[in-house]
Amino acid sequence: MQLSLVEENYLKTIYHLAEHSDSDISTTAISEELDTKPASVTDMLRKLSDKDVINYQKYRGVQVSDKGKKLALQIIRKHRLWEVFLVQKLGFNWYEVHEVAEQLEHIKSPLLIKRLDNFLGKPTVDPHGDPIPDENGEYKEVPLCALSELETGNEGNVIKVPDSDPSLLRHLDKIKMKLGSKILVKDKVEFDDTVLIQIDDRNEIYISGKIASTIMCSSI
Amino acid sequence: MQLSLVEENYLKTIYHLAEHSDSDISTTAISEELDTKPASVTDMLRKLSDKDVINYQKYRGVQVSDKGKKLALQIIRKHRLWEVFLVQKLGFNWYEVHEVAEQLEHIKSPLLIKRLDNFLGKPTVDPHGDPIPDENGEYKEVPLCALSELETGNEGNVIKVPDSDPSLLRHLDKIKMKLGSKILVKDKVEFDDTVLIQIDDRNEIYISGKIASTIMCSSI
DNA sequence: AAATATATTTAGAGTCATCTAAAAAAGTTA
DNA sequence: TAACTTTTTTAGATGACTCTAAATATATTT
Repeated sequence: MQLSLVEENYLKTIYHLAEHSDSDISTTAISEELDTKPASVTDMLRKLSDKDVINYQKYRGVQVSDKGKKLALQIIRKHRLWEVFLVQKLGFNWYEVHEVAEQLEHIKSPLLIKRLDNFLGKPTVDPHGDPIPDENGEYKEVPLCALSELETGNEGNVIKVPDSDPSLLRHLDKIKMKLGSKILVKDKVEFDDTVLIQIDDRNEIYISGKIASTIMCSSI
Repeated sequence: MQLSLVEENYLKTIYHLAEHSDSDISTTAISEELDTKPASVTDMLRKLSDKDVINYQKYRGVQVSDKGKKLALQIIRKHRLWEVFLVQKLGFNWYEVHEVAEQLEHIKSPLLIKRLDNFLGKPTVDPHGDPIPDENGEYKEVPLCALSELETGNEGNVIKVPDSDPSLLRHLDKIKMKLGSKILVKDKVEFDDTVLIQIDDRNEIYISGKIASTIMCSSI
């Protein structure tokens, strides 16, 4: 069984939405994520359900099936391996890779991925800190907490940042925040959740609550 | 102006057919090459003509326009750069790369190609000896002659072999014929054009006229 | 040049993925 | 629970690319 490029994108989107939610995924949520109309999503859900990659009941939302999870993880694996390639071998910045990897992830050649993986030294995380599933779709889950959750006076290391927003990633470059950076929370502003932090023992800097909530740290 | 994946494949096919012919390209020739029906080709020719990448007049066949040539050469450039990547960096054999490169050539990112080109050391030929056009679509033409054209007693070096037939390329591997190999023509069989050759001063070996006509040599 | 054969185009239809508008179901509020 | 709002689905249409069958143009043969 083969999925079309469009089907792959739907599946991946549903998988990612399901990752960050424990309830069923709604038609509207998918349509917003993919910038399509809910009616189009309904059509596609029937198709994906026929192919057994999702469990779908009218009006009840969807879950990704076991079969769908395997497929989704292979697409994600490809996406993240290509991102590593772009950054480590071609010198891309971490804010330049997402869009290109969105195209490269659909290339169909198991041999290519196997050899790319070897060429890259079997990396386990992509340039944004996201784990790379192995050939069986497995990867290690690391317990993380958002920077915004750290208490004043506490420290953490940056483990993962959002991958798809170039403007945020450029900002992180500007303030020299990288994967692995040590973050010390110096103060929190209750009014709007602004956080005052120190990155790698350098100058103090304010970041918005919105940014702070997207930076994932090791919880020590 | 952007071409769809399907349009790109039509354009590339027409370009390649035109390379090996000085007359206009027929609807049937295109349909055979792309394994579609002539009626489908006619539809597409109207579309490509509207986009000014070909010159088309009903019943008269097509030529690739200047605009079309530029686009085609960029696709070919991408195809051949990816082939170099697959062979030189990922360890693919020359008979394994064509199909994957057919997919990779459609990835849209000028930055990617620029950086890939640099990463590979700005190669000028692909693993089958085909020239790689530069960013402006230019490349050096080398005068070549088919092995089948060499006279008995003459020598040549292998410069270019067909790229898309794995079974032929596997056979060349078997008889240890590589790009650059020195070929000495020892005998020719008039009956069916079989050629007896010596490759790099090793044992003599017979190759069919069909194979001999696809191996392109430097004419010394 | 007429007859025949071949190549090409047109007409009409099917599939895939999308849309809009309307209908139906589910959820919320009074 | 009845009325209203929101979400989801259905119905019908569109655009891109393909097909078959029929019509038309070109090429070849006699």
